Amino acid sequence: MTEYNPRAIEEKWQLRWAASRAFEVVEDPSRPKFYALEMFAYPSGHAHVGHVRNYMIGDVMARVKRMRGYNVLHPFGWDAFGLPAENAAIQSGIHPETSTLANIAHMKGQLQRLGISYAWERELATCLPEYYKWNQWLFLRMFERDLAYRKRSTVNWCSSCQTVLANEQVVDGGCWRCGTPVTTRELEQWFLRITAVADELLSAIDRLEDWPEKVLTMQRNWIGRSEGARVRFPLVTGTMDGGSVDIEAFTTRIDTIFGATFVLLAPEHPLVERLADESNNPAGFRASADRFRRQDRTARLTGDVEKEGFDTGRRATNPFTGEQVPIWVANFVLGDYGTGAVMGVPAHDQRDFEFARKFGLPIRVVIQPDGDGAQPLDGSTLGEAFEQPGRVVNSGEFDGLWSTEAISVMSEKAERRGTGQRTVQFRLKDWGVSRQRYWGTPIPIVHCESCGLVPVPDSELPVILPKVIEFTGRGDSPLAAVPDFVNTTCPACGRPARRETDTMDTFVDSSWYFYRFCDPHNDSRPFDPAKAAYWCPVDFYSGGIEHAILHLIYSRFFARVYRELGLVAHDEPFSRLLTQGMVLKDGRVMSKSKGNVVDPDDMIRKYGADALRLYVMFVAPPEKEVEWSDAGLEGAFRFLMRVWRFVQLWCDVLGHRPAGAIDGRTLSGPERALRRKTHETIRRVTHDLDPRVHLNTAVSALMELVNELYQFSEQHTRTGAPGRKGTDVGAADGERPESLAVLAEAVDALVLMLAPFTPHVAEELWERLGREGGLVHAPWPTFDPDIARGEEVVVPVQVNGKVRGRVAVPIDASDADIERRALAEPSVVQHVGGRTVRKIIVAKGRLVSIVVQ
RNA sequence: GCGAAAGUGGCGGAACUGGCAGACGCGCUGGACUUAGGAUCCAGUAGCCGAAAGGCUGUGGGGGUUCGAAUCCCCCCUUUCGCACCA
Repeated sequence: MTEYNPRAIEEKWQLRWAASRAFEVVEDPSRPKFYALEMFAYPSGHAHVGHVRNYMIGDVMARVKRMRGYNVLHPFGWDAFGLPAENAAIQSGIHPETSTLANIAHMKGQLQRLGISYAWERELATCLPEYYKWNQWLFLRMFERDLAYRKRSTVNWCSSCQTVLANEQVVDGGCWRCGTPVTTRELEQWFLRITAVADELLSAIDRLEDWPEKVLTMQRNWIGRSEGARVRFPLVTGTMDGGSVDIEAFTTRIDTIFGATFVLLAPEHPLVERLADESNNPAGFRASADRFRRQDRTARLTGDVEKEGFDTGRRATNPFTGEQVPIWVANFVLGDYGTGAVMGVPAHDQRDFEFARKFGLPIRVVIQPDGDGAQPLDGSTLGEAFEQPGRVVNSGEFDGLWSTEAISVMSEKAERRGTGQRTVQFRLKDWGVSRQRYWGTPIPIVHCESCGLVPVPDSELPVILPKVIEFTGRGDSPLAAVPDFVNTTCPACGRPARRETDTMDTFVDSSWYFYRFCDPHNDSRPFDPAKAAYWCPVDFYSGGIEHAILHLIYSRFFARVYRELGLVAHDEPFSRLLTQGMVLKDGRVMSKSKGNVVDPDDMIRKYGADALRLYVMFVAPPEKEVEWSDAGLEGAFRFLMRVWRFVQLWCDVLGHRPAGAIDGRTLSGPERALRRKTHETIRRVTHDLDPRVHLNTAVSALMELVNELYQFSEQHTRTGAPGRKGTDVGAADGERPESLAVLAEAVDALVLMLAPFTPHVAEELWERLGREGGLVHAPWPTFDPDIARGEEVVVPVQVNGKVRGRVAVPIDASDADIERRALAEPSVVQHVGGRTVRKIIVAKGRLVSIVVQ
């Protein structure tokens, strides 16, 4: 008997797969397609088992789909631009390109040693000009359509990364990458107009049926649609100025406007500067506003920030009451949401209520609760704001309306009189993509003194990222220090001009790479639309939950941009999404800095890639996080040993033969039972893999089948179970031709079904079974539902809710028949004990429930 | 604070639409084989009572619906995640 030697087997099959280009594919309209994709990797250097879990999950799905006859695209690539490589360069002086390419080479080796079935000839890396050229191309198309634009704005700034962050990249007020508290800066920045499709991104969420609900909720909240109205409160002109100015306030509760007893401005509101100038203490005014602005983000992190504000001394007119109300600046009003100004309705908004309480501003009830026993509210005794809808009062002609009616009636009135209009407000903001860093895609724009912003012509793409550069780590764009790069001529007028020196956020790279995989070597277009039409959308996309908003919302946006460009026809790029759980070690997320990483290569050396794959698939459902366990991995290895030994026994001693036709009528009881187990296992594994993706239970079904095989050989063959030595066990009746035929069927099915999980050992066993052609495209085993179900079922019988006996009945027994047998069962009779049977429920094939007095 | 998901043996987890709770694995216990075994094979392993047969209890807690609830409903507790003054 040959020993199970994972290392030799795995190297052998990895070489064979590579030599035969086993996972390469071309479009084939005659077959159904399946696009399996795992989120591509940032080449950090070494992948730990937390990273590779995702690739294993995707690989199981890709492999099973191949065996089921699908034309499977399963590519991989590298999200190769980004800050860590550049920061490392500042420290070490090693060029990011050098370190990135070395990291890619190492990680690619890791994935190959795991036997992941990637179509490596489609491999891409975003840091290569052949890829980022198309980032630039797309940016220019967006620029032409006004989907990419430049504006001066307050941006999120990470002082450690020395760059701008998109809103999506601010996590708990800190940088998503390093956690440094985010501050703000005023900068000229490039933005992508994701808000243009905000409504569509939101409404299409309802059709993403195969996405985790959690991700959809996060996206809905992120987009944050709210319907309301903008209402103008004219500034009451003071003595210092003549012109008329309106303060526009956004509200979702225009029905409460008669209760608006003040107006609040965000410290960032543009009018604040002017009001400061016109105030009698401009310096003090500015100091307070500045203090509020600085509070934002960082101060809020620690919890509730005390509401603060100051009176500007000016007044605005409530357009509905005609009343002049004070204008305050308040720290809790957000400058970047809505209009940066709100009407203060203390009776019906808790924040305004607290503010009014603190500063002694009037509280006026204009909505009364309406219902059984509702007590009328009184502004002077109110303990908290009444925020529910109710009956409108103290509001002139609108009195008596219900809140919801009042909202539409009052909005209409405001529109008629020109003092406001209905709007939809989104929390989602345009995506700031400028980064003041080196290691990214250069933005293909030229700044010309006479022509302004001039796009680089398509024919001059790509704008190559210069190689020679000094890494200083200072806050300006490193490219600005490269004269050969910066100095150019204007494509429009030919005069000297300067190149844009910002690079693109790397999330631009990752927002469309899944299309590039369809046609990765195209040098005239980002990809051939026909090829993308064949492969896309991605059928099965898996990756970490941390991308629930960032990557997954940007990609949905880019899909719509490509659709507008006529390159794709679908709306949604990913049909099904699986967010895999993390792998913890000692209760914490694996990370190099914490020193608790498990390197797949170490495990492969010890137990082999197959055992590692099997363990990771088996330990928990893919979505759940798991705690790493060496003992669990050993268990998986032991299981493969058991499989190996059994197949060896089968080949060497029992005399293997290919599975053939089996005549069910000639089988003995145990033969029947084993055959049933085989078919039942095929049914379970098939269903668990696709569509359920319950990889852990699929593995456990295979383990059960192996246990059954051991039982069978122990009890019905001369040799006993594998590993059993020297005892006189079993009868030789298991070596009847019928037994061997049933065993052959079981062994074939087992090896075939192991192939997606443990491809190397499965291939090896298949070859030893004398099979040719390999397992990559071997047909997935099929089951006969009748055989899987068996001929008999054991039905538990309950008496008053407790199981008191079991009866074995034929699978097709009638309810009456089952009932009769149940009542005749001695243990049941004993528990019924002569009492009156009030009711009998027969749940066919599952249970009999007898209710007695 | 708001929102979502989840609480099952010593541990990871099973239980598809309400129908035998604890599959499968880890760990542990015993046995076989052995010079030996931390290898292998076999068996046992939710708790309590019992020599056993068997009985009782049991899926975070409390109520409810039902012949029947881990699963559905209500209240509470805990944990995790997300959002965090969005007017």
